[in-house]
Amino acid sequence: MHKEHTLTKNQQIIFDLIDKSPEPMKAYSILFNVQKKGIKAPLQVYRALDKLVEIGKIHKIESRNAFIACHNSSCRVAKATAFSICEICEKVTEISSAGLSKYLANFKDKDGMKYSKYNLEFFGLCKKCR
Amino acid sequence: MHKEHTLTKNQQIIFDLIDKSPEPMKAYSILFNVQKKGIKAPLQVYRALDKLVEIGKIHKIESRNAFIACHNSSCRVAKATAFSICEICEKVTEISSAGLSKYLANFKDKDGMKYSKYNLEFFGLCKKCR
DNA sequence: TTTGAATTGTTATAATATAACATTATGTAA
DNA sequence: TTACATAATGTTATATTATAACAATTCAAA
Ligand SMILES: [Zn+2]
Ligand SMILES: [Zn+2]
Ligand SMILES: [Zn+2]
Ligand SMILES: [Zn+2]
Repeated sequence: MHKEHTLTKNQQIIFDLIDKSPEPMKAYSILFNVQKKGIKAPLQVYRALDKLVEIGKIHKIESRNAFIACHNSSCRVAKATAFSICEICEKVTEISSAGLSKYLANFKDKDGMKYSKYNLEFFGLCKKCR
Repeated sequence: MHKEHTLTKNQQIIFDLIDKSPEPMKAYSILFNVQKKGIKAPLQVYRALDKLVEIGKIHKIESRNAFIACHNSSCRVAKATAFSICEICEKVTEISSAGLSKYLANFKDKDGMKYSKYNLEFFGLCKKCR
């Protein structure tokens, strides 16, 4: 079990926004949305994002430069993440599959090396877009 | 079997540079290196990169915004890629593991959906950095 | 040989992210 | 409580990554 982080004001504002969003949010879209709450500069957003990623409350979707709230209690610390991304509507879903996590955590490369951190992004079409 | 693409001049110049590089290259570093060959603008670089990615001659390392030549003949068309990335020296290695490819290609999410395209980035320390 | 698609060249600009530094808040230990 | 260290904030400027728009050229297929 790990320490629960108390979010600071900026972190909480930005986390709430991302958490409510049905889709991943980009940094400058976040900035636009929190300006009325007094967060005026990109750095304020990026600093909160960095911290939120670090403590596992959100994840960055690398191929989209966007951020999504974590909805998988098992990946908080591990930073071992997997997502499916619809190439048409851009819907992103965090995958929580014990089998997949186990397979990847135990995967050894040809030097026999294991990796506890990974990021996997699957691309395809979601149900609605097929 | 798929059609071999004949690279255009810009594509060839940029591919050769990336292919010779021992590490992933970033777009503006590429630009700097090919200016003596007459490629002067970012767009010329990005267009070549887009095409090279599309035909599978290079891959983009999403978490680093950098590009690496493909050294895995089996992933040219599939766009199903996996890499290991050293968090200290930033060395990147393309993983060619039939087992891993097979596992991921056959992975079904909880809706039973399969994905033929994916990108997986493992993070850890390489041999030298351990 | 024409014609359409792809590529190139060029300028400008958009989008994403960090540097640097001063200030303020927060937690912890004497 | 006070003092110190650490983390977070505010602010301006700038660096880095990537695309828009449009004209000109190349190149291969009909
Ligand atoms: Zn998660
Ligand atoms: Zn969709
Ligand atoms: Zn490859
Ligand atoms: Zn290393």
